[in-house]
Amino acid sequence: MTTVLIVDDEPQILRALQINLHAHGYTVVPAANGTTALAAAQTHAIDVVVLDLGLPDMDGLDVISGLRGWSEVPIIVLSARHGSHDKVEALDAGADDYVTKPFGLDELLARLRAAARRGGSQASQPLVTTPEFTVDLANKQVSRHGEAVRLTPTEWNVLELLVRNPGRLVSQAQILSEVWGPAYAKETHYLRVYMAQLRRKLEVDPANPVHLLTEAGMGYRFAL
Amino acid sequence: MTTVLIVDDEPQILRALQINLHAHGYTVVPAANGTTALAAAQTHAIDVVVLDLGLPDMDGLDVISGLRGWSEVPIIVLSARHGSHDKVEALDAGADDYVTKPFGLDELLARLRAAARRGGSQASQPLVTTPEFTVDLANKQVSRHGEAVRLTPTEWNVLELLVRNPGRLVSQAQILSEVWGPAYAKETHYLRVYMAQLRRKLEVDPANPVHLLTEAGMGYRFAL
DNA sequence: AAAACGCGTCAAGAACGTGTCAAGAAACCA
DNA sequence: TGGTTTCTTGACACGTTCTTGACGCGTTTT
Repeated sequence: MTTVLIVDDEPQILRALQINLHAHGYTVVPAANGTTALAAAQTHAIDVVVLDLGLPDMDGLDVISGLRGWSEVPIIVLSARHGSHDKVEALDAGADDYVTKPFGLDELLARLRAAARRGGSQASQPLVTTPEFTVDLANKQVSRHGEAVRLTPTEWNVLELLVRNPGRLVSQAQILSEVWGPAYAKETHYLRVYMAQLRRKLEVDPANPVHLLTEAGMGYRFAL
Repeated sequence: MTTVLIVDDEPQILRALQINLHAHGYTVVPAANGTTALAAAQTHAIDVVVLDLGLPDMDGLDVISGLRGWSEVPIIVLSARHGSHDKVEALDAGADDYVTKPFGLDELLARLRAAARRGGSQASQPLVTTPEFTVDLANKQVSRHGEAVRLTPTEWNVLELLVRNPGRLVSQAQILSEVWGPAYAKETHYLRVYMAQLRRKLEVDPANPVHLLTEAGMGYRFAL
């Protein structure tokens, strides 16, 4: 999941970008001025910044240098000015890209992808950790005390579904239909067998699970 | 000293850029077509690539993906086309920036500085080494105990895909569709044959692989 | 209090996936 | 064109995973 910080003083543009980027799978953190932008960049794990230079409280260039003071997050500058001088200044201040308005959404999305790709190396990994074991969603790997744990495909599918909904109750029917297919929604026996196997591989005391919990008659829950 | 590879089929533009960039302290490597560009990128230590998409011998996009196959060097695309679709394609192919002609020299210089700033830090070698063998992504060569290992094209493609995702589980379907094409996504037998060949050539004990691992029912994983 | 139900556990056969060898077909190169 | 390399395909043994049934235990319902 990529998190984008959008800085723009025009509420309608902010809203429009927010909606569109969210629709394309990005997590969006909005900011209407430079001060909140800099604050948000410190409190959130930002992967890319989209920055409109025309801000009410401070010069956009100062926002760039403010960010560059401590972060190497990719910055895409939006601006209505076509002047070459403005581009030079923004890029030299530390921006990574410069897009002039009006721009097509697909172009912005492409530049976002390019920027996120670059910064991607440092971005947060889809890792879920508990005191006992770690689930690496991207690499499909589970480790316990540093050692890799072998899971069968079905075991993995069940675990992944639960881990992707941490703390949430997942009904048996939902697990069964997502892992085995809708036709198997009532084969609750499968679940018992596989939950037992997962617990045997992951829990310290399989008979008294701490993370893979049963809610009798309802479903299962993954607790951190 | 920053070295820039300039790819443009128009001799006068090539000359003009060469002179101007040199005047600004850059070392310039010129190339008039895609083939020489890709060759030059391997023989010279390039810091930034400036690429005109309109080339006589091959599609500019193929030049981008050709470079991206082994290098993360920043690529700035020059193009006469303003169409948003072209920008999206170039950026998604792996370009870092897109400048439409006509452009001011100072803007190009600023984008060059921004690109060089980014690329400067990494200087990652396209070499992957394990205690047993070494994979040279750039030169498409594998050596074992200092001796070159002969791989067939398909063997190489499979190995490359795995090595580019170290530690990550790559599904059989993904390998098959990337190497043989989407239509072959279910021809898992191919994979078994080729994994066996790779292991025979690279593993100490092919029957007990250490680096080219099988995750039954899920896919394969390259471990360092 | 007994029965019914849901859950966890174990074990075994069936079904499926994998490794290996080998040979014919196709592609490539000189 | 001939010779070589590479790809595709088949057969079989082996290992893993899935499915299924049986049983014990605890909780809830009758």
